[in-house]
Amino acid sequence: MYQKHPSKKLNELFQEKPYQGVSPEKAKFLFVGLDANYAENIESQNIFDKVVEYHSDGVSFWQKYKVHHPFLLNEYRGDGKKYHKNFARIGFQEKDANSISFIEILPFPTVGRNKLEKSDLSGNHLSQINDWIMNSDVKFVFISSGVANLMRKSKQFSWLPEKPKEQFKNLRMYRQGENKFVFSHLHFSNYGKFEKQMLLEAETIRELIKY
DNA sequence: CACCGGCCTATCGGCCGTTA
DNA sequence: TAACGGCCGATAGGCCGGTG
Repeated sequence: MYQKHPSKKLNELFQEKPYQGVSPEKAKFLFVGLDANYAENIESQNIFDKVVEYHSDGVSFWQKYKVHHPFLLNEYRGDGKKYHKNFARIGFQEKDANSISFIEILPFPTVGRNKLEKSDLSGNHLSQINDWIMNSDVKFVFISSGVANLMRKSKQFSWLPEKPKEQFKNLRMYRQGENKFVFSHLHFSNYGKFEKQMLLEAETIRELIKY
């Protein structure tokens, strides 16, 4: 169950580009999330222009505003801030912008707390996701446990094992191909008890940049 | 009747928004 | 501004229905 975001404009942006950052076909790092959560009143916030700008060209946005996502701008208030704050701790820089892509299990924006279930997922979008992960030049894929659970329930990712197979430094790894690594990692909106592990994982992700 | 797998629920540590 | 409670993701254990 989920609640779709009421903003028509925001929905259009997602329909046009069902991803954030660089397009998945061009990416080296692919982060798979549950849903794109926005403050309900995003259209009336001052930074909405910048959100639109970000969705039309995430790479230029990063160069121009020196942050990878509009939620990191001081003016933004609402959900999703912690996620991107933690993501930023990996230490990606502007020069990396054209290698990083975010995709979501749900192909449209949402508000509030969502509890996604199998019936919320669209088969077409899932097979699109499968292509982006497996039939692409993407080198490093990151999947949190909640996302992986849903992916398994959908039965559309037969290559995804029940549990990570091995450890790669601080990251657990689901799958290692010739030129593709699929990692399990902690969701970026974690904190507290899991924060230490999340930082260790971030460290390992940072070390992957040079490959 | 024993076992297995899918699903649900409780629990935990801890952040953060609300309230006064 | 201090205290409280609602809520989060991760995890583990338990319930239930199907199967041999």
